[in-house]
Amino acid sequence: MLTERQRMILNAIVDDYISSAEPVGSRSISKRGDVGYSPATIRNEMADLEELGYLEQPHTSAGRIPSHKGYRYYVDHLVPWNSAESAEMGTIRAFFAEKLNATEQVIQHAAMILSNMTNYTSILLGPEVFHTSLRHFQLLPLDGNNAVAIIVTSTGQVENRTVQIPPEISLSEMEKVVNLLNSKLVNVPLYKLKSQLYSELGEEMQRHISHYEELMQVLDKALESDHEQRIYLSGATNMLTQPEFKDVDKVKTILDLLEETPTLLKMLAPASGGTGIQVRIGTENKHEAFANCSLITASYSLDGKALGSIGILGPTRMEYARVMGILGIISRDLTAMLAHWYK
Amino acid sequence: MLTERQRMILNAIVDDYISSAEPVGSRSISKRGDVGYSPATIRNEMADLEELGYLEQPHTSAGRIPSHKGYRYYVDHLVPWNSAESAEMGTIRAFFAEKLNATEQVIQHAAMILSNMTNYTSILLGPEVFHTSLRHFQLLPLDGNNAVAIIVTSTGQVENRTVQIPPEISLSEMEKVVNLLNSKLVNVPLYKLKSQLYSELGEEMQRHISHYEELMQVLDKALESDHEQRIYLSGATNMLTQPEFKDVDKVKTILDLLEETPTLLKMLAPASGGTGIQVRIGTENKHEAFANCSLITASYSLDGKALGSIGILGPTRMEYARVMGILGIISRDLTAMLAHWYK
DNA sequence: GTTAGCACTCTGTCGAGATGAGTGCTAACC
DNA sequence: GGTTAGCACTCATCTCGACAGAGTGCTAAC
Repeated sequence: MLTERQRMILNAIVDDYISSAEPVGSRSISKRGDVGYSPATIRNEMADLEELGYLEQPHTSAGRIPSHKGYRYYVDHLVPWNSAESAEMGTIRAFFAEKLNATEQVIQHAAMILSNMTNYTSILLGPEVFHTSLRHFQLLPLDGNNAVAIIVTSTGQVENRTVQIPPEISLSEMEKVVNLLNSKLVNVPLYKLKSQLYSELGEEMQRHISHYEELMQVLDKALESDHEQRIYLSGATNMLTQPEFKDVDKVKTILDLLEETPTLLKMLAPASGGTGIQVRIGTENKHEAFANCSLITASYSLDGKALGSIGILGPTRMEYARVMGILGIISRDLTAMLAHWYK
Repeated sequence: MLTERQRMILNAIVDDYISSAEPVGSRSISKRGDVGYSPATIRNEMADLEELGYLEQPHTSAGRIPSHKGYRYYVDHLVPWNSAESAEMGTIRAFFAEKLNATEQVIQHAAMILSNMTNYTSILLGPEVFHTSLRHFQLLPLDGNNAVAIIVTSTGQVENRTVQIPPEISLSEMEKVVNLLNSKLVNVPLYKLKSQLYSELGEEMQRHISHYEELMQVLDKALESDHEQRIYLSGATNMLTQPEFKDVDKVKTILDLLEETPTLLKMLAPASGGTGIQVRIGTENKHEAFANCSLITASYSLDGKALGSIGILGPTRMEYARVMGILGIISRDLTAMLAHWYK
């Protein structure tokens, strides 16, 4: 659709604008050297590109800035791939060489590294406990009324919550049930846990145990999925360094949204379905507050199942090439690491 | 030292400035009505107060603003106490009426409530695991190499970490040790755990167990105090709404500091020593970035031992009365709740 | 098809003047 | 002697016009 020259010029404009944040004029493109035409020629092409919707003019007599469509084209066709490979590899490799002794720590640390390297905001979705399976279940009495329920998953994550135990349930009975549960439900995926609890154990328990109803309620509560996904946010304040966000009020609405877990989940969730690196530009994001932001996401997985995702949030004027490169490497390495860990 | 009239005027100025964020002039004080003097008289007193160091003038012909010393005097002698009791009690009571089933959730929720009610930033230090004691210890093999170590404290908190198990240690041996540990070290405070491990179990284990050295290393790692205190931050973006922080760069340095756990720990730590509500104004805070901020802290406790602390960070021009009231209530209620829970 | 030239447009900046809030001082008042 | 009215003075902020600069669109020449 676009001529080779138009692509070159569009590419030059996006590149320039990404690094300068100022509308770029025909003269500065001409001077760059990689497009060997005079300002006048470039002006003509720019007018065409604007008509086609790839560029915008803040006002007459200002330079052009890329439109969302322009960014989209850039990301889809012009981004110079693999550029990050050489430059940032060192930092990333160093990170993965460090021994960290919990998945959670790795993820958290990765979030920090990412935001530091990119100077944007990184959003990491912790491993989805949902798809891992039960390794061990335990109910530990604290005092007369309360007990801690502990669930260990196949990936070594530990979930816990306190539950109230009705006084009519005896300790020995509880122990019996917990043993039963461990013998029958180990290796069952967490999301199937509750249904299997009823189908596999229901009958047997009803026969052997006196306070079936009450006990079931306790277990129900203990296995309840408060297994919400954990979100790790890092470098939120990097938003403040971007010239387009010098208006405090706009930043405030964005940062406020970033404090809301559900919003973040919604933003990252659909990405975990697709494969590879996804870019959502400006209004392609659900929230209108993110109209001037782009979100680049990737996901990491275990045994082919997507476990969680990684996102980088920045202004639409974002260093797509670099970020996409880094994100690709990190998601790949994270996947590899998990695989190696729980092989 | 100050005359009654000077106190009245200082009080009026601080009050006014707190709500307006603009230097306050003699006329507006006179018009308030609670100080029954003409602007001229008030001007004279203001000049005196400035000489004494309680007030400052941004420039000639601007109104006065309180100096740090002025705020200090206000907080120490003029703050109208108990004002919050009636107004905000409802919200707080409603919060504590809600059933939440984990200490962690309560703290996290409390942070949110606090920042919402005050429109400042709230910083909560989670319960100090350090002073609670061991309830149960467990080592759960994941695969050939790794195991999850789980520590349950007397307050029902669950800590976990993955450790590597050298292949030469057998499962049955490990079980033996864990049982020994549970029988001998239950109810020992966590901070004494390691030393007691050696003094109480050292000999016995050396006799019965073959790979003493290796096993000790595993336990050492498992019991290591990664029990860092958890920090819950809420409403950090509220900083952005304050007119004194409309300069993006200053806010950035503050928000960046708030992302650093060690900084927050340092800021809140000394407060847990003292009793009651503490106010640190401007440069009384350690970091120079917080020169324009005040931090109000309180702590909550269990069995008389301070477990953690609560802080509210805002501009020096802060609603001291309200915040101190609210903080007082919350810390009291939090303490009461913990006591009731683990009575 | 490409480029030089030129008129035109729009923004950002700078300085001058106007505005207004607030002070400090003096003198009058109770 | 404490209190207040009056007045000159100061300083920040707002407004407005002029001006420079960057960039465009168009036309005509190459």
